[in-house]
Amino acid sequence: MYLELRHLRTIRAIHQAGGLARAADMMNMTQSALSHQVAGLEAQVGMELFVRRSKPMTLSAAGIRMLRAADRILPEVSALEEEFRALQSGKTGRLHIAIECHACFDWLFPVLELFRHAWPEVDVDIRAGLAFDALPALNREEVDLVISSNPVDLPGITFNPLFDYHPMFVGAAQNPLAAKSVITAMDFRDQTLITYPVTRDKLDVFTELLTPAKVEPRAHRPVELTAVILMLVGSNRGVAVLPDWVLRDVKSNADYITRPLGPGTITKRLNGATRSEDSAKPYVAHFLKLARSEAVKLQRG
Amino acid sequence: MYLELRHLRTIRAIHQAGGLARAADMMNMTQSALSHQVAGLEAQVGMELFVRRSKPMTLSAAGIRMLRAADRILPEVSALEEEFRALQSGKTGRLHIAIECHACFDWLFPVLELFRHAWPEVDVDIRAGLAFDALPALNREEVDLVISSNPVDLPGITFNPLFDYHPMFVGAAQNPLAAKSVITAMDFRDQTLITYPVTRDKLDVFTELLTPAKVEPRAHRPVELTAVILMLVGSNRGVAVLPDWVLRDVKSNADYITRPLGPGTITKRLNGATRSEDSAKPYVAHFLKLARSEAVKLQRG
DNA sequence: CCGAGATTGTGAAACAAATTCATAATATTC
DNA sequence: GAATATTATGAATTTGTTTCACAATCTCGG
Repeated sequence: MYLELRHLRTIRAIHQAGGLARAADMMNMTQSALSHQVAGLEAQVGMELFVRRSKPMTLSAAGIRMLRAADRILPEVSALEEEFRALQSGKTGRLHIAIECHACFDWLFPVLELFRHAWPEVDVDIRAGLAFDALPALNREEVDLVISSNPVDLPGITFNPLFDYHPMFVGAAQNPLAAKSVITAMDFRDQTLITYPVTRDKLDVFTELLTPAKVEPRAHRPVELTAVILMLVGSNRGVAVLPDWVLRDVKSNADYITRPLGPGTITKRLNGATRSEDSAKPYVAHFLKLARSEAVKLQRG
Repeated sequence: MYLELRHLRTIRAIHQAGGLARAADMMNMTQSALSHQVAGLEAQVGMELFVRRSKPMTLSAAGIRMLRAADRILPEVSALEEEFRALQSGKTGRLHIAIECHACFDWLFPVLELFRHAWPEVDVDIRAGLAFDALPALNREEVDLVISSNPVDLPGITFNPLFDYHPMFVGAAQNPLAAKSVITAMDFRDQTLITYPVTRDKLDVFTELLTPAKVEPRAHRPVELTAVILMLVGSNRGVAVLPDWVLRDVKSNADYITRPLGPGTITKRLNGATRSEDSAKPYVAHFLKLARSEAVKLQRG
């Protein structure tokens, strides 16, 4: 037995229209086509679905059972079709975001709050700590947006600039480095450096400062949470380098000192990487716009 | 957009098989056919359902949505197909019963209790007091069995004999007719006759006795319920003629007398009328068998 | 990085299925 | 019992699906 939706639609139409001829009109087919179709269906299921002893023909007991099923199934199919129409018109979709930078939570959460009110139909999710590289996951469509500060040239991937930030040094007020107005690579030799537990190529301190200068900190301690990092720094158990927007609260706290990294000013640009065909989608564009404006607000404090 | 179950089955198969080629094997088609089909489906919905940047191809975000729908819808279709396989093998079906005779409730209920345990999949129902004639409703498949004591020769309708019964006179013990051993038509001239509220051609007293003898009772009072009829008879507000099985409890009650109708013994046969093609169905046959044995038990008391 | 192997895509041809046309058969109505 | 309405049927046609053969593309191990 090989049922198709066509059959269920036919059953329903004949019942609604109250006859084959009227149903045929309704479905923009000839009465003959429907007659053939019903005959074929009845052969499939091996019994009569309609009573022909009266005209117009009506459903038999078995036919009524099939109608009940059709009334359950066809609305689900309609819902699916509706869902896809919405997908096509861009009102709905998926925005699964991968973040390589732990500190991005700080601005990402408020942005997502705004976003999900504006686009309630879009399925949002954040995936932190992707073990593997996030960019290939874009291509595999496992995620739809990657927050990254290292744009690389990949076919089919577009890096949409979000905003610039400065990695800033943060230490305890009693730390000797408080005397300096700019912190350079050499200054880390006598310090315990606290970072997120990721590889060095994802940490601004290393990529921008220590690795080029071939300097190793005295010790390196990985810590998961931003709040814990700041706590440890406050009690002078180590120093850290964090994006400026993370340090907005700390700047006005007497326990901490924040200093630019040097010698030259270090500026990094955060990007929202998407598959190129996605960046035009209205909800993606809107998310990027929100991210830009919200992050700037945060940086201003 | 015109979805068919074929499409949903394809989506699911490719997902399960983890690739087009394997799915094609699974569905006994060539890989090419599936490729064409997927291409057609993607054109229908206007977007890509699969990611081809990796091989084997995997579902895209949109494809996953369709898979979810398929996982909801296809099991329902399978259930429908299973239901029809059961219908075909005769394990399930419908048995809507129309009764012309009110008193038949008495034996029909116990029979239906037995029946619905033996055939839990069969949809049973009783339809009493059908305004119109029940036999034409058989042909229209509005009902599947008609309990009738007046077999008529109709094409396509089979009258399956159930059991014989005797319409019996019942009156109050203090009624003068208690002196007689057999009740004849003339005896009703001085009596109030209590019957079910149906036309005379459905009442045994009239068809078998009064109408042939052209006798009218002194009064005629229609009453709906058997218990009420017996109550009225018991207090000598009238007399009644009821099938013997109804009177089994009354026979041993000192308030009542029951007498055969005469002069000759009147015997009637109850039939279960079905559409001819239905009488071979296993559950119909079983119902008829149950009806025969149960009714006989009741008559024995 | 390269080539073998695996996987998917494409176009023409073959095939299968659904639909139409024309008309017959059958029921319903007045 | 004609007139009307409804459904059935068979052949022809159209439409859609599948296959075949091969091209294109990706993956993986050395």
